[in-house]
Amino acid sequence: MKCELAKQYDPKEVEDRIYKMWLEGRYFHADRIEGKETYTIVIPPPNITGQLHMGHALDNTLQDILIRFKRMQGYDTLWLPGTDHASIATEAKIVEAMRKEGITKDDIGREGFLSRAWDWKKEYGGRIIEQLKKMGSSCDWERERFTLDEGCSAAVREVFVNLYNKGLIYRGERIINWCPHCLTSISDAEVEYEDQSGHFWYLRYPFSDKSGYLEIATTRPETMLGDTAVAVNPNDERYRDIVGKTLILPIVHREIPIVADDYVEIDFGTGVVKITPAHDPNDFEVGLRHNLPVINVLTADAKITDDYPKYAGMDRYEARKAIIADLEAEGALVRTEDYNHNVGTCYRCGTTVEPRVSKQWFVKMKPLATPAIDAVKNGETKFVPSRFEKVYFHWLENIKDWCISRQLWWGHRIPAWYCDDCGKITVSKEEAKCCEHCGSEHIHQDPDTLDTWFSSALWPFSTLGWPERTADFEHFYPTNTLVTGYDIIPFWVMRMMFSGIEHTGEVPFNTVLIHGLVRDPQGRKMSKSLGNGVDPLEVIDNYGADALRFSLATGNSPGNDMRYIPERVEASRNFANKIWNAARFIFMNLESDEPVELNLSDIALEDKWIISKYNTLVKDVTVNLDRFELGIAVGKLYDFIWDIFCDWYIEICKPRLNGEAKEAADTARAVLLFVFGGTLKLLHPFMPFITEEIWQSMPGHKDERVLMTSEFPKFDQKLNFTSEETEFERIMQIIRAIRNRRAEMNVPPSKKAQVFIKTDYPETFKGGAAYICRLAYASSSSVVNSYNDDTAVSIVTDSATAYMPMSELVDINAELKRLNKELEKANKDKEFFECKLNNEGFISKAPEAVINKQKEGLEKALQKIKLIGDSIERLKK
RNA sequence: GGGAGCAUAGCUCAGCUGGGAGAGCAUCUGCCUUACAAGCAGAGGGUCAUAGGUUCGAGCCCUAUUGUUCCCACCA
Repeated sequence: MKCELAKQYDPKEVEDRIYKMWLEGRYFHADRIEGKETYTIVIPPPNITGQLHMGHALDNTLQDILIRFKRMQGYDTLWLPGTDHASIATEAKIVEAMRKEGITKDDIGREGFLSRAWDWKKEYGGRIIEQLKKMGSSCDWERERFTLDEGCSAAVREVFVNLYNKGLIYRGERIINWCPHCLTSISDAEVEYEDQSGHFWYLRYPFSDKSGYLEIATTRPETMLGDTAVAVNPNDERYRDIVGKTLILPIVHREIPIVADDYVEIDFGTGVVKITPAHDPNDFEVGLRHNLPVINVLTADAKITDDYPKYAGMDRYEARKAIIADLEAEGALVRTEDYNHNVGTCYRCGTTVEPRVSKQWFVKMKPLATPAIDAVKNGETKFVPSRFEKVYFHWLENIKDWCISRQLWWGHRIPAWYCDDCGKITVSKEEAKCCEHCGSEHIHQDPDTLDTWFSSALWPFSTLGWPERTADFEHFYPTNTLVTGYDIIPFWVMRMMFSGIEHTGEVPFNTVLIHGLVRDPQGRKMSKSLGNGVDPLEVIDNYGADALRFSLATGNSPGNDMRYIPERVEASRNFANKIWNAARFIFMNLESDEPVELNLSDIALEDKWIISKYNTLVKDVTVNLDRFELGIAVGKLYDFIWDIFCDWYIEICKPRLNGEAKEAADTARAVLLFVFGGTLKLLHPFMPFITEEIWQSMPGHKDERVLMTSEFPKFDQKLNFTSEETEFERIMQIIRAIRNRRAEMNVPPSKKAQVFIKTDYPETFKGGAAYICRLAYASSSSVVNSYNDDTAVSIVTDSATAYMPMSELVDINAELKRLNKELEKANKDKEFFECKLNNEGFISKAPEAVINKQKEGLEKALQKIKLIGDSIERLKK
């Protein structure tokens, strides 16, 4: 058969064509075959804010490997794709884009804004999908979803109404995290804390009765405008007598009480805390306990309100300076200290979050958290690796109510209407027409939208048609594996868990496979501001999607961060090329396009060796994949293909393929095709494009026309040839030893030598003559009973001694030295094994297999010592 | 303050249930051997962070220490 493959693999020529072939064949589509075991993954929907980054590439590579593996194993496999509307992130991007055009949200109004947002979704959402396709992702695109599509929106309303009716959603005035830049509330999980250097200002608040001052330390002096009390610890001896007295707030000159509260740490600062209920969550709590008024001094964008004309309109930092100056002028500032503290920032824009009292919607978390904790405790859902269960428990066990309302437009609008007449709330799945309490038609819908994670939390079932009991939902839910990064556990995994359990009565997935972050070569997080991000598409363009996938899968262990190293992608590209050339070699040695039948009863030793090795590989890869050890599985494939199949087996086949005996050559062809074909299947989940491309040009796959839907190989006892493996490895050993010796003596491959072998396994070595010639650069190889040329080089393994008459190259003294060195090493081995075997504890406690291994080792060492001894004797004569 | 991860060759990392330390890249030597120079054959290079402990046996398990990264936490 003539080989039509190019000398180098060109992914650009292959990938789009193969992907199109798969799409046209609808091979990604889940057919929903009743009664067939399913395997389902829902994609963590990428945000429509931007484009695929390396984290997505890793996440989707892992998912595609699992999906392709299970599909080939015969499961009814569904990988459900989609994108997330990402309300706050997307809205911020659109507002920013509009700002550049000089337009504000108010200029175009809610409808106008939403229309822009949908345009954005069309453009960027579409781009993300194209990028996922470039990766080779075998998603069922016919089932693609969007968190804001009609179905997901229906699920959101259903959940909202259900939770509201159960009393698990409520509206209330609380202190929440407010982003003065995004102008919305955010949840606790959306606040990122960072260390910032700041100051401690020591202020002096005078007693109303002019009996002196109380010293107070604060990091936020500007909030003092809203102070409504000062607190001390009830057990603090220093201040016991002043509780109940009042102070005069400087600048404002308002009278405020001194209260006693456990919250105050005696040893911290001055032991006196100013209480600003409107601008600090703890102070808010103190305020509730002591019935203190809440005085808001900041506007939504964190400027001082008009209630304080002197500072009105100043932002919080300007106001801070002005107020400090005024405090100083009034003699109220005692001193200033440098101080580092933890400041909460918005996870989207980085602005310092402002605690703010406002009316928001909340989900009551405790009743939902408990079953979600139990489900993981009793093993219904497992984390891989399991240590992340701790993170999960920690979050759920300490969870506070979830603030779900956002002052944004891009998102699911809260399905609550307020009556202008009776003031009561109507919550409804459908558009409300009138107040359900008084019947008034003067109602207006809550302008706010829901936290974007509220809809993501429903993703595993809303995408399958829930709340309808659709066929998809019945068939594919609960899903099997969720693949995501550890950074998303509190945002998403946790919320899907309690939502799934609450609304469907089942956990949404049984395994959570956690991966780490992809970092830059220095180990830094990839980020826009550092400019160290790597675009996966660029990598695909340069090296191919398979090379990128292979790099990401190789050496990836669950839960651990990895670095993106360009050299590794290059190595992966080289590996793809290696496979490509192995295919070329096989194809150019085929006689026709006809399949070549493998007849196990009529194969050579080396064939049994490679088949047995392959069979072990099948078992290992399957076991590793089942355990989510993808990095280990792919490493084994690499080693097998490169070191065992290419470097040994292909080379070994050459004499037969080039020889006269047609039958022997046919056997070699059959084994090559069998092993290589099976290996392509094993590798396919990792490198789908190149394996499919080769498969398409490969004869002998009978009814399995398409690799991605072919059957994944199974371990087969009939293919297990353990003793033949051992036997063949004796030949490999002597070949390695001869090559090694020749390299040491600097003999070029072009200089062939005769090889005479003395051995206890004459048949093995006679059979291996052809490979010994080819692989050990011998002009001939024969088995002899004795050998007498004293000037020959002798090479000893534990099963044979090879002699090479190369007198012109041999320095007898050097030979002796070398042999003695080897003898020394063999003696050390012998001692090592003897030491173990003489150890009674070892003999009595170690497993039999391990003991046998040591015995074998000792046996080999003894053999070698004997053979080396013979060689030394011979040289000395 | 609490919790977790990591520390293995010059670099980046594997090492699955404890059984004589591995890969890729880099370095050195020799090869264009008709699948592949994106290749082939060799070589050098490691007190597996430190100190104890468990065990017949520890890179792996336990304890402490050091360094490092991350997560959580209301010390104003």
